[in-house]
Amino acid sequence: MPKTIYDIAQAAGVSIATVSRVFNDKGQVKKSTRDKVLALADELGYHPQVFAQGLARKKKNSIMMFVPIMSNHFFMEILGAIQDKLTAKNFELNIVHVMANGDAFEQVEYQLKRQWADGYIFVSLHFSKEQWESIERFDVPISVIDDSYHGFDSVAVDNIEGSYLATKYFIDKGYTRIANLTAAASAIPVKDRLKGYKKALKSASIELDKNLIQRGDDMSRDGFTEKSGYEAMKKILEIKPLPEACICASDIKAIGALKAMEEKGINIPIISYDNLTIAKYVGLSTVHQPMYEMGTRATESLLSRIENPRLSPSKTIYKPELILRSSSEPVSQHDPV
Amino acid sequence: MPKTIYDIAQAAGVSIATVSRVFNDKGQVKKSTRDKVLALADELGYHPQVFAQGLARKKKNSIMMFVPIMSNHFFMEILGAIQDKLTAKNFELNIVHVMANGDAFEQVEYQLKRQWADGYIFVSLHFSKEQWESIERFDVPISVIDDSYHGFDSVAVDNIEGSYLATKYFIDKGYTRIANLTAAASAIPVKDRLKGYKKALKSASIELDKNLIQRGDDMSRDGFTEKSGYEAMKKILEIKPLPEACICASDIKAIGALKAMEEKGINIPIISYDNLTIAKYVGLSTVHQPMYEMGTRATESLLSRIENPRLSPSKTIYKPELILRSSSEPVSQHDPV
DNA sequence: CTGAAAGCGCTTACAG
DNA sequence: CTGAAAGCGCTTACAG
Repeated sequence: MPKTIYDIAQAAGVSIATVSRVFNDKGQVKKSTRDKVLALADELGYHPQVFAQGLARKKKNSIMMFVPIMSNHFFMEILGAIQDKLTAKNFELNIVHVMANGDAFEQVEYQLKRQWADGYIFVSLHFSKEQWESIERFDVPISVIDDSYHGFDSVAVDNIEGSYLATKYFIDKGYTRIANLTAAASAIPVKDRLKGYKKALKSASIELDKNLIQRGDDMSRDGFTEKSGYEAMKKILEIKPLPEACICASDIKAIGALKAMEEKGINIPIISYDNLTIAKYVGLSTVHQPMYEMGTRATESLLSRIENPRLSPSKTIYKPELILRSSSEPVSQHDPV
Repeated sequence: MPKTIYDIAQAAGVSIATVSRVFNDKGQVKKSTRDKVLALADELGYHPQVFAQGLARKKKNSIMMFVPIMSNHFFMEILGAIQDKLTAKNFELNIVHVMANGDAFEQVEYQLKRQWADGYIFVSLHFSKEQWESIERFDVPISVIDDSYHGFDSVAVDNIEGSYLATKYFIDKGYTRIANLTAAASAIPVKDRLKGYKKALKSASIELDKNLIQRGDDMSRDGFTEKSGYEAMKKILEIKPLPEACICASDIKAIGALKAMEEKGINIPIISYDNLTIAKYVGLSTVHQPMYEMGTRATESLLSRIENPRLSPSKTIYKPELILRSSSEPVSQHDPV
C-alpha cells in the first residue's frame, strides 16, 4: 500500500536517482522534472522512509535526549532551548523518558548500542565513574546537562554556590539556626547543595546541627516531591526551639513544606530552589538557574562535536541567582505586624 | 569503527544469518555457536543497528507519541501508563514534543509520512475535521487521547460532566453568581467544560452572565497558565457585586487566580480541574480525571490495532470525579469565622 | 542447525 | 541534467 521511490520513479518516467535528488535538493534537476516528481509524490502520497534514509546515508540528522523526569519546569525550559536550536539547524529531537523503575544506565546503553541518533543529550542523569567510562567507549557525541564527566561536553549550574547564596542570605539576616530540606543523598546536585549550605555555615562559624537537615521519607523522583517536603518540614517543626529559617532543595518540595507549616500555623522564612513558574505565584523566594542558556549551550557543543568529533570536551558552569519573594520574609502576608 | 554483523560473523567463523538468528532468538542455533557469537559481540561491542533492522523487518516495534505540553501531571500520568504497557509488550516509545510555535498538524503529518513507527498516540492534540481526515488517509494505527475522531480509537474524559459537577456543587450550596475562568476557546476540552458550566446553570434556571466568564490574556499553552488565571481573576474581582463562587479550567490556572485573590484580600470559593499533585498541597478542590486508565486503554487499543488493522475504532469516555478540599469553602483557613 | 541469496527503500559517487 | 549500479546493515524464506 505505501508508495516507494520506485513507484514515483515509474510514474514520472525517471530513475529513482532523480526522485531521490528532488527530495534531497541535491544535484541538478530540471525544473520541469522536479515539478512532475513533486506533483506525483503529492498525489500518490509518497515521502522517503526514515529507516531507509537512515541506513543509506551515514547521518540521521537526529539527536536523542534522555531524561528521567520531565514534569518539571527545569526540564521544560531546557527542552525549549534544545528544540529551538535543533529546529534552526534542521535536526530532529527524540525524547526518551528514562524510567524510574528501570536501570537508567541500561536503558541509555541500549539506545547507544543501537545507534539511534547522531548525538545524545543526557539531562539530569547521574552515573558512577565506571558507568561513565563504559558510556565513553561508545565513542559517540554526547552532551551532559546537570552533571559532568571529563570525557563529554557538559553544562551545569554551580549548585554549591546556589545553596550558599540562600544560606548566606539568612545568615546575613542574623539567623544561626537554619534548617535544610534536602533530597536523595545519591544525586550529585543534592550533594552539592548540601555542601553550599555547610560552606555558608562554616564561613560564619556556625556549628552544623544535623537535626536541622531533613529529607522526608518519600524518595520518588530523587526526593523532589511535595510529599517529601511536607514530611521533612513536619520533622523540622517538632524541633525545639524552632529553627529561624529554612532552605529547601526544590520549589516543589517547598510547596509541601508550606503546607506543613500552614497546618501547624507556624511560619518559618524559606528559600527554595529552581524558580519554577509557580514559585512566583506562590510567593516563593528561590534560586534561579539559567536553564535556557544551559540547553542552548549543550546543544551547540553537541552539534559542533557531530561536525568535528575531535574537539576537546568543554565544561561550562553557570552561576545561579537568588530571587527574593515573600516566603523568605519573617512574617507572613496573612499576619502583618 | 563501529562493528557490523559481518565483523562478528567473520570473527566467529559463521554466516551473518547465524549472527542475526542469535540476536533475534529466532530459529535454532547450537548453544556453542550462540555462546561464541554473543561473547564476540560483547567483546567487539556489536549490536544490530536500528535503522538497518527497521528497514529489513517490516515491523519497528516502536510507537511514537505526540504531545504539545509535557510539563503537567495530566501528561506525566498518561505517559507512565503508556510506558508501563509498552515495556510489558516489548515496544519502544518515542516522544515528540509538538512545538507550540509551529504548526502541530504539519509536524505530525511529517512524521507520519516518514513512517517512523508502527503506531502513534496523539495526546491533547486538537485538529479540524479536514485535518483529521487528512491524517486518516495515512491509514496507520493511531490512538487519540483527550480528543476524539470517529476514524481512530480514542479515550477522553467527559469534560462536560466534570465542569457540570463543579458548577452544580456551588449551585447546590445556593450560589447563583458563579464565575468561570476558562481557557483558549479553540480547544475542544475547553469548549466542553464551558458547556458543562452552562448546562448546570440552565438546569437550575440561572441566567448566564457573560461577564462572569473570563479567560485572561496570556494564551500560551492554550491559556492553561498561572498568568492567564491571574489575569482572569483580576477581571472577575472588579465585578460588582462580586461573584459568590468560581470554577476554573485547570489547577495551574487556579494557582494564578489564588494569587490574584490574595493580593486583593478577597476569598471566593473556587473549584479547578486536573487534580495535579500540587492541588492537594495548595488545598485546591478540583475535578479528577482517570489519567492512568486512559493511558493504558489508549495503548491497549493501539497495540491491538497494530496486530489487527481491521478492528473497528473504539471510543471510550471516562467519568470525572469531584475532589473537595479547602478552596471551595466559603471562608479561608486564614480567616476562620 | 547453518549458509547463500534476495530484498528492505533509500543515497551517492561515477559516467555520460 | 539524468541513469545504472553499488552499497548501507540487517532479516528471512529457501535449501540443505
